[in-house]
Amino acid sequence: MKSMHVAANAGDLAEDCGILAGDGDEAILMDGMDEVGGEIWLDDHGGDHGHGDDDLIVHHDPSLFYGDLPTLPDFPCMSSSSSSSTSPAPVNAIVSSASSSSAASSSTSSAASWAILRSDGEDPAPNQNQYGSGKCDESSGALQSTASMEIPLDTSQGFGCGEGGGDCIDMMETFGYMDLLDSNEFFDTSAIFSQDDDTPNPNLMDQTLERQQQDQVVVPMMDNNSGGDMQMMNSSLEQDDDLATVFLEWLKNNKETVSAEDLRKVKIKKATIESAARRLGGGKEAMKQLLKLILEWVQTNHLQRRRTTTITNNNNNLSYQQSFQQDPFQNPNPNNNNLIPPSDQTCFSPSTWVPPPPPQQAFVSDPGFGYMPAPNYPQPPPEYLPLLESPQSWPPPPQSGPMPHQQFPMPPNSQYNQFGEPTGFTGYNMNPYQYPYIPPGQMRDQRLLRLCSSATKEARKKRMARQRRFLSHHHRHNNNNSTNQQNQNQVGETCTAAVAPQLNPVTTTTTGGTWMYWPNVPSVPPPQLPPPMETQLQTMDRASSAASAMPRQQVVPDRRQGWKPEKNLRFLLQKVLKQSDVGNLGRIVLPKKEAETHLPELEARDGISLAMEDIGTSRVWNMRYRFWPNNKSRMYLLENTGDFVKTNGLQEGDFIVIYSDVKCGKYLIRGVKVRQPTGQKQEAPPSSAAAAKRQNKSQRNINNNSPSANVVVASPTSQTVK
DNA sequence: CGAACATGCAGTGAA
DNA sequence: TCACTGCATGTTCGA
Repeated sequence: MKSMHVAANAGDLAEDCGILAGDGDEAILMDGMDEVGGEIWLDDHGGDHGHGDDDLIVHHDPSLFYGDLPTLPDFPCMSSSSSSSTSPAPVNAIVSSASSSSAASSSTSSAASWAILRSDGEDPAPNQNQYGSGKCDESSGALQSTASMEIPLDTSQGFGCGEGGGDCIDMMETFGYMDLLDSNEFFDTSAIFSQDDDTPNPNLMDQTLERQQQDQVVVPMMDNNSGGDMQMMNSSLEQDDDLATVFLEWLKNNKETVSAEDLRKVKIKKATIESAARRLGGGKEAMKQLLKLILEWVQTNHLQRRRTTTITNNNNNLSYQQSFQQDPFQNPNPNNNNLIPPSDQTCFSPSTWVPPPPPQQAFVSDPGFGYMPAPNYPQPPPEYLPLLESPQSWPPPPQSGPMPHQQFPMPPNSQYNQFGEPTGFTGYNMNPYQYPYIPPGQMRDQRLLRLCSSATKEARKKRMARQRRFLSHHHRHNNNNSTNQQNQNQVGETCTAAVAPQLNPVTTTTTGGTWMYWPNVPSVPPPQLPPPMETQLQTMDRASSAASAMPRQQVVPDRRQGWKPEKNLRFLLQKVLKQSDVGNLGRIVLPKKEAETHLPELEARDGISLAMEDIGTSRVWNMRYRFWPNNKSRMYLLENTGDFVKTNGLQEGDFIVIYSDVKCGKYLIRGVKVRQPTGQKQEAPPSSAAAAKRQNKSQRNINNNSPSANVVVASPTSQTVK
């Protein structure tokens, strides 16, 4: 089926663009989730902590993870990566060959070649996030379309592409796109629209505009006047007739909700259409298919947004605009407000977007695929949108040094979203599982918004169906593509705040041979304690033992009711820090296997920049992920880690854990202090090389053995707060 | 024995 | 001189 072909190609393009259609999400859906996922410990869940083993919750009931608080995927294995790795054979991130070289150019060109759908950006059409968040986000449209759609800038909201958005829009407008309707004269649909006076729901239409333009309503893709873009499409009258039929059919079905103005704003580049048609097999059928796809998109996205807007507005005082004037990412937990100042939210996602669920969002672009924004995908709130710049507009990153709290200036490399792929299209995530975080405090509003987002049962059904298709699609491609998805965003984005509050940095304190984690949240009693080390380690152990049967990275599946998508952190790797890692070299050697498996594939030894959000401090460190040739192999390094190590007070023997947010694809890093019992503290570096060796050896043993054997969880009475 | 990794150390450039 | 970069080499461990 051609539409499937489109979908498949869309996936290809996604890969080419370094965007994986939620492959990381596939992990969520992996079979056997319960076996490992069920053992995922609860992180910071317990308000009361330190009550002994009773608190060592090893949850076998994954449903527990769908509580209000997120969980951290467990460490399936302890650091010394290679030996304990239970992950599947390394799956190199798929990096398009085009990727590594010219980020800016490729992103530009890709942006230029996207199918351009112009949506009604002027109305605060809420994003119908059919996949869970229920946010009605006006910004959604803008975000969705940062590159692929022409978005009217709403400066009052500060979104669009920011400056970059301006760029991208200008760029879009620079290129010759075609209007679906403008100046087309094949079909006069005015008859259809003229009935709009009787439109049952006047709110769904801009009747004024509509009437004004009735005379101009014509069939899309038949534009001969605007540049003669579509000659190829109307090469034969028969073809036109077929297209007309399809279009008229659609118009009839949607006459209540679509206006001429709506359609007028749908613009698609000629080259895009041509290419799409070719990809669809060419000819009349291809054009029909393409038209259907476009119309479906218009219907599901644009029109639903409009509906949602209407409903939202009717819910007076709850325009979704307003709803986002409150920082949707604000930390609902006042105790954790220090974690992420909303203003510091770094939410743009240069490599965020993932291919849409097939088939209707995928569009062939020239030279590759473009994507019509998937309808109703979550969008960052407007206040973050200025950060959602098109890649080409991002400021160049400093050449060295961590960049905490920077607005994710993306390094040249990262313009091709960390797989080295051009992210010509950024700023929104089409991954249906990438939900914006909804603070509990806003749940009421969110419910309303969700209401509006599923304004019609039809729309809801469609969304659900699409989601199912998407899920199955992902599941099929899980193994091959898992890396890419997690790589799709190397920078923080909208879900930053979603995870940070729950992932309090922890330190391990020991007393008399007992270890425990202790939240690092200053001055406030930790509302939730991370799982005790033992719990984690038990999990690791079990995960390890089960490793042969299943892939290592598993995340809480989202197929359950109550899934809280914002909680999906995916464990990527961890590394017990060696002296050389915490020294002044500012670099950490990463375990090779895990690095190759879970981090973007590196084509050049210079590697790529990775924005790593420090889970503990919410700071974002611009680290460099690279490799050195080493014998016939490679040595993978994370550079610019010096400040991170200092900030977290990490020392030899501590470890770092790197996660990816499966929703956003961004990377999160967590420094975990491990302090051995008094008298054996590793605070001081080994005084001699021999001592260092001994320590290293000991450390290796820790790494390679089941850690749980080495750890005793403190009883509450023996806990000491570091 | 080879792969992975820790780290020593030489080369380079900036202060 | 110092910091940084990057390569080379030694060590450890698993196959």
